[in-house]
Amino acid sequence: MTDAPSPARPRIRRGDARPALLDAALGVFRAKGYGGASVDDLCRAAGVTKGAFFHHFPSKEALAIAAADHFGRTADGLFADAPFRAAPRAADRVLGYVALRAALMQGPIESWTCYAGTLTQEVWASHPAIRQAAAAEILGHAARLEPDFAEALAEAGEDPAQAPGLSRHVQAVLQGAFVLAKAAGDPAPARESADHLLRHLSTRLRAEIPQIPSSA
Amino acid sequence: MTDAPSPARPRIRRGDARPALLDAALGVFRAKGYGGASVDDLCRAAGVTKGAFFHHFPSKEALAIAAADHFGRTADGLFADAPFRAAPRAADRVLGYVALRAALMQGPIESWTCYAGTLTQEVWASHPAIRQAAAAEILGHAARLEPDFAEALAEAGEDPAQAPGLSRHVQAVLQGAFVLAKAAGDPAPARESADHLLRHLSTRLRAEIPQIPSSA
DNA sequence: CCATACATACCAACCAGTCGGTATATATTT
DNA sequence: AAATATATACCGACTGGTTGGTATGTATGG
Repeated sequence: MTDAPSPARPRIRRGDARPALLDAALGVFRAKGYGGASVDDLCRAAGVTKGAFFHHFPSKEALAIAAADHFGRTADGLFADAPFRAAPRAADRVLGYVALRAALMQGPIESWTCYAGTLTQEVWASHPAIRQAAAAEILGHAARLEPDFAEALAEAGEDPAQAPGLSRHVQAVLQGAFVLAKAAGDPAPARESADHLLRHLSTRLRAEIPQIPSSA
Repeated sequence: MTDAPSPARPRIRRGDARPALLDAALGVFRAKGYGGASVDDLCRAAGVTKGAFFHHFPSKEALAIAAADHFGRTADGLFADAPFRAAPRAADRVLGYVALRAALMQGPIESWTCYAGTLTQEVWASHPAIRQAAAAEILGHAARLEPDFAEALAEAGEDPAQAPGLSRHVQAVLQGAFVLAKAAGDPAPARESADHLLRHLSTRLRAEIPQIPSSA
């Protein structure tokens, strides 16, 4: 409720305002919510003035939407070349993905929870454009995991047509884990849920539960 | 973004303002978020004037907190005497609970999603008192299911000490299902996730998946 | 007649967004 | 290489409207 009374002096170099605002948006919106974050909050966090803000984005909503894309690219980049991707068996790649997500659940909550899920939860009815952008990220991310799920289901003798649904379910469990972590003020219940998810997947895909890698 | 321009004329009887506000808070906060819902929005939805609002609640935050308790009582009442509670085997009560929650996933999204989860997601960092009240509801609800989980785990030959964690996990999956439903603008992915959860639980507790009851 | 339960008018703070102006980079001309 | 022109990137005071909350008046039931 109380904020740092720091001034809004620009602290970043000319040309860096846009990326600075996109980065700041991820942290500020996740911590304060969309409605609770003011444009001045965002400018302060980015080290940018209001003039720079509205030079690059026509509205607060537009920043929130652009930040969803920024979040998606950042997150997908994180998983695209992670070590688990090299596993020969699809089931191991799937389990490796979940294990990595569990390993990331540490440190400040707003740094590892989902920007898209947080925003959707709040503004799905009042800001359809934000909802749409966030949904595209979440469902797009899930879709990118589908091939591995389909292959893993086939390996286990199950119907690969279940891949889209199973892939979405994994995202749902992760989103729910974030909610519990925020409620409890502690990542423990989130990691716990990820463990249950690993167990479920290992049964369905007949694979071994991997070690949870340490740190990020 | 646009609202009904209806006036704020009181439409409810003297003495009913407080419950009307509590009920309205559940719908309005879930639809617009905490920051996005104004006190005037809440008064309008409750059919009450601002004077009545601040007569009963010292602040918007106080209403949000009181509404968390109201939500918890309403929800718990719904499950306390549902038919599935009569099942002799604990595993069937657990599965019956999840099946009922799946069955409730229909109609307007703000009527069956979780008030506590929605609020926590948004204000966990900026309004600690709301976070605390919401966490108490979610974790309290989970705790109330623990005895059935413990018994069901024991029946299945597993360690009953896992009951608290498994019970929290079920809540996490439901919370995540709500997020996906809001993102997709459709209850389908939420029901899908509930199905996966039923499957997981039936494996772990060695029980049959029940029919999903129809309607609420 | 008095406490409770409102109703209405009002206010200071804050908010998203605007706008006139400036600083810097780049292109073009001389 | 200097001078000029033009576009881009910013700056920050300002504004109209909204917000959460208050102050004061009135009705109603006991």
